[in-house]
Amino acid sequence: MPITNAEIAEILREYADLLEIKGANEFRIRAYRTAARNIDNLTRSVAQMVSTGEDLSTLPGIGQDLATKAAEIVRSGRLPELEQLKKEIPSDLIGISRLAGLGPKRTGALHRELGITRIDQLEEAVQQQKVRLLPGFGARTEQRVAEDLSRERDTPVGSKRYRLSVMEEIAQPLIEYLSAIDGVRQVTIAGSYRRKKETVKDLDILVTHHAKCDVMQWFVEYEDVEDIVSQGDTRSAVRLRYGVQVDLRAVPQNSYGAALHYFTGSKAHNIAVRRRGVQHGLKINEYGVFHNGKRIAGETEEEVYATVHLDYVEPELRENTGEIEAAGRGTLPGIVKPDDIRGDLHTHTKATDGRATLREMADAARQRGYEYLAITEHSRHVTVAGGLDASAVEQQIAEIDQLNEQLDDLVLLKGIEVDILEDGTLDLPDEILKKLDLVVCAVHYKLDLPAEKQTERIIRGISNSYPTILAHPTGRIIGRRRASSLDMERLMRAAKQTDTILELNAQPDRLDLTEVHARMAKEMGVMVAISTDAHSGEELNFMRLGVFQARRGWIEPGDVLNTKNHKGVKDWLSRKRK
DNA sequence: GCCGTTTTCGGCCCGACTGTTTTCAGTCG
Repeated sequence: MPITNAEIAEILREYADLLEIKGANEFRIRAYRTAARNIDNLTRSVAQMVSTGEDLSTLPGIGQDLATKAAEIVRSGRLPELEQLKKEIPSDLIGISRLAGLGPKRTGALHRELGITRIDQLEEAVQQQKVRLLPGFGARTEQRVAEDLSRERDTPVGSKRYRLSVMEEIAQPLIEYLSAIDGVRQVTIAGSYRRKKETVKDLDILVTHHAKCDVMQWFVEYEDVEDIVSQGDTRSAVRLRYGVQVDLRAVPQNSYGAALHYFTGSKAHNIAVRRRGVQHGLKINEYGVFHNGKRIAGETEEEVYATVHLDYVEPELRENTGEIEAAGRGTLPGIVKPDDIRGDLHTHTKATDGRATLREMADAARQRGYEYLAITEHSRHVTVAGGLDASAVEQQIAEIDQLNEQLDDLVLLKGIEVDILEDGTLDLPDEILKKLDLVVCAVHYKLDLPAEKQTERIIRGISNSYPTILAHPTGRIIGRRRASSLDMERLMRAAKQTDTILELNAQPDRLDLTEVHARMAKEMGVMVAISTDAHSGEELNFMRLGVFQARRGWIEPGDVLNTKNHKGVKDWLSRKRK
């Protein structure tokens, strides 16, 4: 497998982290981080670009120097300059610099003054109270480091991120609590939560309130607060008992839009917008947009964008991956909304590993106002889920036909989630697949084949004339299982050629396609289906998570199969069998 | 190290809070 964009980006990030501890020029460090982020968000493989001799310096944020370095990483898998720098600045220092109260500068001082290179040496120095003696340090800083070190020991994951769905559960009661405070006007969650990232590290909450309301005091007294990190008049931070950090910012009402824009980020998007402001002679901060010290906007986000001649940018698009240029040209995509969805094309029932009956699933779909719902059980090879063989499929077909006669406002589509076996053949014979309305195919075993084999296996699977949707293409489970190694570009070309649709699986721990892959599908003209893979009626609600992910991938309603009505879906599905 | 409506050098986003400080650096977002 050639090196992935994520791996290249990681190497550049590590280099940036070490440069920072070393005390290098901050703009040079920023250049490495920008390049890493851009490579992460690229919908093309850098390795492939190198192999076809393309000029990497055409990529945003990559000049001659970084093009050379990136090419070297592709060729050898390493960056010699990084190896060299590691001899000087041990990479364990990066972990140390992430401890509370420490940053690159103080970490550099610990290394220089006390010779600290590892975490156990830092623990010892803290115990001996040597740290507080260093210039710029003191007893309080040493204390904070000691506390964070012991927290690290208890829960080793330093920068834990939470799935968006988990964070929603933590955020909801807190929002209700804050909204109920007398004098509070607006409460909004900003940050990556508002941008609907698949995982969220902390909560950024914005409030506006009447003059007399001491919202900060109320905030730090919330019942789940374990630790007050900081407390001021306009900004406070706490750590909740689940370990989640929450930042609260209070702003005047007429700054609400500017503050919301600022705290929604992303950081890269904000920097780009502000730079645009500077070009127009404007200063943009969380209180508003200023021209020669005079406030000219700030009440709404739309106003802020308008001052720099940009269309309003949906939060999900704010990553500085082309949205600012598009907003300037008036060519932003009209991205898909939850209301655009007319049905679900991947669900299970009690016939395999689902928890609801056919009837219950149908009722849940009707309640959501869907026009259609596909029942797609596992095939026999997935023994743990009680996958269906041909005769069991026949039986379910009969049951669905019968139920369809009773339903007048919903069509149940007869489907299957057939396994693509290791050799690329399908787990059920064509004779049974041809009787179904919809064949979803997927890989459930041998997820760790080498990239070339895995890619060929799947391409062989979708080249069969019956499967029309490839479910959870990479097989990743967030925080638990890596994505299969796949040549995504090749796979998507094959999908395009064979009229195969790629699923964006909306299970909260899958969200597979990623936003980068979703955007790649769009650019390559590959149709996407957003499906919940629901195992109960409740799980149909995961649809919104899938839509959020699609929005982050610039997907428009026309790119999504299940925004079409029943006839539109049928027409699309019949393409392959002709 | 990148980049160009300030174009090949000289800029590079902006502010709050904390702790160590007598005016500010570092961290954080």
